[in-house]
Amino acid sequence: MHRTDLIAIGELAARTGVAVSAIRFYEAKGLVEALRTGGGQRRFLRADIRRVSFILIAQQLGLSLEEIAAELAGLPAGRTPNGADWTRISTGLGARIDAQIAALERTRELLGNCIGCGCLSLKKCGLYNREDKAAQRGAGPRYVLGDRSGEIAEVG
Amino acid sequence: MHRTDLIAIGELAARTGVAVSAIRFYEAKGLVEALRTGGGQRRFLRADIRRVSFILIAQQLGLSLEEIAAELAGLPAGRTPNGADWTRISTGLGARIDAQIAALERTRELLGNCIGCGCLSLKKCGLYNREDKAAQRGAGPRYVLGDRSGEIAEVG
DNA sequence: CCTTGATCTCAACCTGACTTGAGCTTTCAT
DNA sequence: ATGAAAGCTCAAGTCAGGTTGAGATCAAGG
Repeated sequence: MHRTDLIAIGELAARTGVAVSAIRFYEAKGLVEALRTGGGQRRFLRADIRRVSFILIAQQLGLSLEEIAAELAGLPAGRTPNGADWTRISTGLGARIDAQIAALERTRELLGNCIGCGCLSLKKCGLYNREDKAAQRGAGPRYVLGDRSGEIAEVG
Repeated sequence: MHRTDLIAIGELAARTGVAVSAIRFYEAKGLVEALRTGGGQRRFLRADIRRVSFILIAQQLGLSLEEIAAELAGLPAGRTPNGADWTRISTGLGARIDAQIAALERTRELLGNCIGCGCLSLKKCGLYNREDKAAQRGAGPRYVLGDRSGEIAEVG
């Protein structure tokens, strides 16, 4: 075991590559927790490096911070998560990755069929089937691509 | 040929599933262009349904509106794009899809290796290799996941 | 002609994910 | 013991991608 198991915010930032301000922001959102020194400075566990790294990966997969918080809630409270804990948590990400790949493959095929052929009738081709939950959504209002009630892009 | 080749913004919205306000926003950003009636109302070409649909697809693939505008700039000015034009444009998307799939597959594998095994040493595993251009980025400052200069998440 | 629904412009507001700045305090190596 | 580096809080700003509202105008059927 390392002599110093508690690290300052700057070190956590350096180890994970995220900005100090971002870590404070994550703490405010409940994604990480910090102990405090007598003087009020944050001290993190080494295990939090892993936690922050998980946040980064999950973000890359398109999860919002809120969703990530929900995933992280699956980790044990009170004790440092072990390998098995992390495996369990990341299994969910694995499923998400598979779904995203599937959606992308479908999109690739349909791109050929729809745009390639010149019809681009998304409705017919199903590019926008709403089953398509896994499709990554960019920034901005989620409901734009998620809350449609049916009629999408049928070229007259 | 249809009797009315010009459509109102409301019809374009209905056909593509995007809000009227979003279409105006896209126009302001230069993604679509509109003719105007004597009274100042927008009139779009039927071909713009395809254009807006392309925007939607590209967005799903993680392109920003600015990037989409750049892609669309590859379409011929002055004449209605034909099938070949669209095919050319969407080939770029195809490449992007392939890259994203590859990145996702790599992430999936590494998730097993890194988090699964309990090390989560991103640096060693290369989850954050910067070659990884194709990886989708969520909202927020792009440089967070893109402008690193090297040292990322090495668990002490 | 007249009314009703669609459109228009412009400015303001919204969410997510952070960053920046001001002003002040804590740490820690020398 | 001290001074630079790092940290603290809180409010405000930023950026993308839109939405909302007010107040006014246009287009089309009856």
